[in-house]
Amino acid sequence: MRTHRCGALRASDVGREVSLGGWVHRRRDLGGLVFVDLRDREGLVQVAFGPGWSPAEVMERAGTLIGEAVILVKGVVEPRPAGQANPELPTGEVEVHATEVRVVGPAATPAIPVARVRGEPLAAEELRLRYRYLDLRRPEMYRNLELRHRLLQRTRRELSERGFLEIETPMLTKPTPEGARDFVVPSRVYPGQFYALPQSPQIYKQLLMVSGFDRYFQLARCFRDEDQRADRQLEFTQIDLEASFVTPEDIYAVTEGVLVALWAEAGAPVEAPFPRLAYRDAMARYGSDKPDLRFGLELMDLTPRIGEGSGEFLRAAVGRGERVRALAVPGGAALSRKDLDALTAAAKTMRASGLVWAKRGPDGPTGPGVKALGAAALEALGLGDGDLGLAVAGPDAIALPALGRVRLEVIRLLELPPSCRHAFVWIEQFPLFEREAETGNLTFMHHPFTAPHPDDAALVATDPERARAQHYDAVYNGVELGSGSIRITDPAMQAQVFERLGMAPADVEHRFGWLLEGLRSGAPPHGGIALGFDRIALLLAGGESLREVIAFPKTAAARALFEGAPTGIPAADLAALHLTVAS
RNA sequence: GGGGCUGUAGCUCAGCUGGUUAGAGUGCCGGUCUGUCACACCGGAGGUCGCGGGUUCGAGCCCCGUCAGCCCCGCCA
Repeated sequence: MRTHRCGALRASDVGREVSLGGWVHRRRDLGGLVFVDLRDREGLVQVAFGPGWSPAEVMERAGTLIGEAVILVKGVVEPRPAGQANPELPTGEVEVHATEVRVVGPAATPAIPVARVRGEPLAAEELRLRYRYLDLRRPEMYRNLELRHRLLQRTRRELSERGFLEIETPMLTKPTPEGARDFVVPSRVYPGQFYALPQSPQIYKQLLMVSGFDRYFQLARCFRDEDQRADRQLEFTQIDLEASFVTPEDIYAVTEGVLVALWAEAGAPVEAPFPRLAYRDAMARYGSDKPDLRFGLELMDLTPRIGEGSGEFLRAAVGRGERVRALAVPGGAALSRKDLDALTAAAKTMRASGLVWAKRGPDGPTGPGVKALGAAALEALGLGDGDLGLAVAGPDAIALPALGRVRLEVIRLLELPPSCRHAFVWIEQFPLFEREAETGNLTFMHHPFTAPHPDDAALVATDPERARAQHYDAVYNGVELGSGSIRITDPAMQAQVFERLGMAPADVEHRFGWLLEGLRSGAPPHGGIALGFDRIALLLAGGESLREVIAFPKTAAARALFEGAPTGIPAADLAALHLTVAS
């Protein structure tokens, strides 16, 4: 049907008779001459219809071609007349003089424009999703998904070459009561029983290690029934890997190899190894477990400087055992009152009670922070002329993330220049456990199979909250790329951890028995990591939302607008699944 | 579960302090046009102002509710 793709034609093709197929991107009808920009995935080429080379009925048909119709064209590649080349198109030196044209895919007027006029904003997100087949025609979307394809292939190549086997694991699995909410699938065969879609292939990959596969990877689809974000979809893809007889160092090396390769694939050379930062330090210095290290601007602890000279509010906070965390912003005095209000609002969205600020001008410090902090704390901030001091009081669990968020807002408002373009970092030594905010119960930070740090194994029994884990996160420019750990392979330690989590042995057996049984059957030490592939694709494509790098994404409210999912099903189908819907 | 922003022509938007017949660009339809490339020019059609209720002599505009999209908090082993 076709000899070339539209976007592939070049001056070297001049003289060739070609057959093309594509979409009418735009038509320019000059009466006696008609130009059609014909588009396919490789780009645009100008098809020219003129009485000198197009038969009369072809000329006539050219005048009726409508945007987004699919046409087949036969013609000859000709150089454009002198001065008529279009330097903005790779095909701009040539045009195809059409001798035949046939509309094979008539098109209604598109509901959203594919060929936009210059500077025209995109259609509303809702319409882009509703008419996804049109939105995906845009070259930007094609480029994103083509990049995604290359990243997938490159991942496979890199991991295969490192001895990892790609092994698929089930999509119909066992519901897990902890972690994210499961998507549940009713069993037709077993009334009242359910499968769940996997939140991750965690247990399977550990069993593959038990089985001696040694190195596993999968581009794993995962499902979590939780509320959405710009960087979170309810179904997503992980680069999931696991290896035996490894230390964290081994996993770091493999991961760095993959990430360096993926960044190279996207044309962004980066270097390994990545620096490392302990979780504690990341929180204390940046107020985040995914710090953006392209920027300095580190947090300070003013707690010891809060005293006699400070305001009642901060003294009371410190008296309750809370801390006063602060940020000195060079040049920050340039921020307006409105900016400071915005920063305060940002702190409050992170549940901080407020934000204390002080500016230093030529006549000394001004602002509510002067009194609140007192001379000693103010001095410790070390503000120079034109600087801004910001402080948040509260328990570290609130004050640090709140100030971390303020830090990012300050960077944005002041448009601070990054010190580098690509800031990878490993965050390590996460706590093994944390307290649930609502219940105060001890819960795992990563998952219940995460091994404690070798130095802290004894703490699991004596002081679990202080125990660090062999759990690590890969972070890039303030974005969490992935999370992994060395797993527990010692049944005694596993039992101890479950006990700490308040899980009864019988309960544990019921939920995880098949994994624990496996671990007791001769389990090699093993560990791994799961990288958020969609996020990586998004970062490398340079977009704002995962919807830019997913062909058919869900909305923020977990709906598929193009097809109208989720939806009810006929009563007979419900009955076959032994389900009734409660009103 | 909570908060914020948005919703006016197919699309992107404007619409003053509540006041007569709701506008623009683009797309669409018709016409002229042989070197355009956002073609140009002339003419035309096109509106449940998201939906429901309320206030008012009068509502696109004010109030209440609701739906949808987006962003954030919680949540996301």
